[in-house]
Amino acid sequence: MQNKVGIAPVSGENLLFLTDDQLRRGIEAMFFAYRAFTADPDLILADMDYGRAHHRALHFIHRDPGLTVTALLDVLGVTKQSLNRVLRTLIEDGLVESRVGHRDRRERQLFLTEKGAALERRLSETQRARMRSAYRAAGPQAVAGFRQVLEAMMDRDTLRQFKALKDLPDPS
Amino acid sequence: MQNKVGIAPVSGENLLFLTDDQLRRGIEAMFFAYRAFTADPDLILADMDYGRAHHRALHFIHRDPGLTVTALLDVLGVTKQSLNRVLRTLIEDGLVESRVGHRDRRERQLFLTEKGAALERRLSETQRARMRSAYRAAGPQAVAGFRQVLEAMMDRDTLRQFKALKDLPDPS
DNA sequence: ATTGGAAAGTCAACAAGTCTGACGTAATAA
DNA sequence: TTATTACGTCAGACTTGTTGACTTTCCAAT
Repeated sequence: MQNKVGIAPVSGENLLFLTDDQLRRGIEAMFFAYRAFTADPDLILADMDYGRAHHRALHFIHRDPGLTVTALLDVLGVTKQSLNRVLRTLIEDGLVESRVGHRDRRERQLFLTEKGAALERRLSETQRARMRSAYRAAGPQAVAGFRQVLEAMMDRDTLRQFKALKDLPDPS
Repeated sequence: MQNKVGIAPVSGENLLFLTDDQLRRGIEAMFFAYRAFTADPDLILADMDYGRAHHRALHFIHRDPGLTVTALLDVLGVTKQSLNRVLRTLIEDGLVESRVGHRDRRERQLFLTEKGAALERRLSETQRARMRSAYRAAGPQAVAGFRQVLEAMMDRDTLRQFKALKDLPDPS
């Protein structure tokens, strides 16, 4: 199990980045960075009886208006019961609108109201600001590497989902 | 708020990576990657009535044997009541040992038992395997960028904590 | 040596967010 | 007509987090 110099050292290549120590540092970096990454929205959400789940729903409804409940379920990877509770409060509070599907009337299509869009913007702005500052500090090459590693960490299905996300309809 | 080409474009530099779209892609990549990142340990933990909190405690006790409860509290960023519940079950189940501090006898110093170390290894092996495969797929330069961006995302205090983590006493 | 305060542990209550399982309704598909 | 799908809901459970209040232990400063 011990592996100071990486597995299967190849010719003269530098594999120091594959030592268990380096891998552990990466794991810890993910833990700390993710905590920071969610900290700003969490602060805002706490003030209004919402949680991360609400943020995630708002995010994906924003990025793909009119998506169905099932589609949202898929991308979030939670049960419908769990999502439903979140969705119900968002609809009750007038942040999300649920319309009967025009193609298939069993489906519900989800949209942000103006109020919902405003909160989404407010939440994502803090997160984008952090990301922007991190990206700027690290530079384009580092950003490319960052994205490469993150994608390589995803499961096949998750990666497929991630790549299938459409481009945003409106820039913001 | 709209920002298609990045803020403060500097001379001929390529700032495409700072568009709001790119930032959003980064945010989503973090979300999906983190989910994948925790998926493997979560599966193991679910089988034994433990959760992520137990994993995190085991991880940091492993990496710094003999650390005090307060130190662990600090690095985890939770309340002592929350940690205490987790710690109590780990101690009851014989995975963690709590010894009275030798310097300050109010403190409790935490150690993994052999059983605890075994579980920690099992959990972290899955995570390291994923990380290793991602690192290998992306290459050393990408890994450097990954780490740079993650560190740039942390708050000042978190970054300080992260950098203050000692090197592992035993390699594994 | 006494006292003040810090460190740790404990108890209780609560909330968010997740899960499973079961059931009902409406609409589509076979 | 029947089976299946999409959605919503109710009930019950668990983990993880929170606050608040209280006790015990022990160090350190007066």
